[in-house]
Amino acid sequence: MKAMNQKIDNRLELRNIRPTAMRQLVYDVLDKNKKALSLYEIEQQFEDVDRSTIFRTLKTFQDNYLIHSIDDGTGAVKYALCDEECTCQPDDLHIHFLCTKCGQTNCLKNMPVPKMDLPQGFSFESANFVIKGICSICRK
Amino acid sequence: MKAMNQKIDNRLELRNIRPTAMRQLVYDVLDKNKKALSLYEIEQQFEDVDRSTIFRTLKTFQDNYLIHSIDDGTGAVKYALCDEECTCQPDDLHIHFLCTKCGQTNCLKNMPVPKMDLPQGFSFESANFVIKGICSICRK
DNA sequence: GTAACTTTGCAATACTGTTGCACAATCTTT
DNA sequence: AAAGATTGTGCAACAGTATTGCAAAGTTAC
Ligand SMILES: [Mn+2]
Ligand SMILES: [Mn+2]
Ligand SMILES: [Zn+2]
Ligand SMILES: [Zn+2]
Repeated sequence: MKAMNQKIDNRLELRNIRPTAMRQLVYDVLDKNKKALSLYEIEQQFEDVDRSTIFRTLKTFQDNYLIHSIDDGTGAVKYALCDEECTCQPDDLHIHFLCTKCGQTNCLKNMPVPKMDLPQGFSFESANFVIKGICSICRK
Repeated sequence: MKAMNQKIDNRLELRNIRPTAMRQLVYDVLDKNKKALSLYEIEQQFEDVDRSTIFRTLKTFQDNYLIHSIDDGTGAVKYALCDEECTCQPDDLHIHFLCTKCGQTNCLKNMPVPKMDLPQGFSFESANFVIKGICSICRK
């Protein structure tokens, strides 16, 4: 237990985020679930934590590149941990997969968002590439 | 005027949509603006039309492949006319571009969504690929 | 220990999307 | 043309998600 908290604290401090109890808990939830979670889903995993606190925790995490957000079209933005070296730059972008059966959204971290040649005069800043279909678990 | 209404009526009837006054108007707005529009933006272009009527009009249009929807991450879904031959199948999917300066979302109809090899066990149904950056107008 | 700063909880609000229901319009049948 | 069936529209209410103001609690710096 101590070791795990130590590990979480390190991850937070590497991103210049003060490791409060709340933040440790939210980080832990995102770490244990191996998929992207919405604010509501995170809230469900606690007994008595205020939504706005989680909301601001996620905002802090995102501002410091500890997590990234995914808009998968379900209406709720989802969040997932970034890799250790991630700075949420174009090269860090990857495709996400939304299963239309179970509703889970997963990072496809080994599938980078392909670089496209934009029409003349357009410049690239960022991208959101979500593929919808049936995931390997639901497929079985 | 008559000619235009005739053209609109044809487009609607080709999709098995009865051409009511409301539907002609909404189609016309989508046709004249050369970009994707949100429900709210469409509502703004009328004096006294109910939002739920526009909402249901858009739903009818989308159910019949007259328009497609884009979730560009701004919080509001946007809608744009489909091409005449479109059936909103994987081959009809194209990339969309959201300008972070002017907020406009455009169809890049000559940029199909690239087909990606998914991990074992995943199947493809649909995709949403939105690129964010500066558009050619704002770039000038 | 006190002051300054940060984090949290609560409540209220904004924004977008969606539905129930009654009335109006249109179509179908006689 | 009238009656009945179907479809479309307007209004109001509601649902779901995101966001903010403010005061209290906690933490850090001096
Ligand atoms: Mn991801
Ligand atoms: Mn489009
Ligand atoms: Zn699944
Ligand atoms: Zn622009």
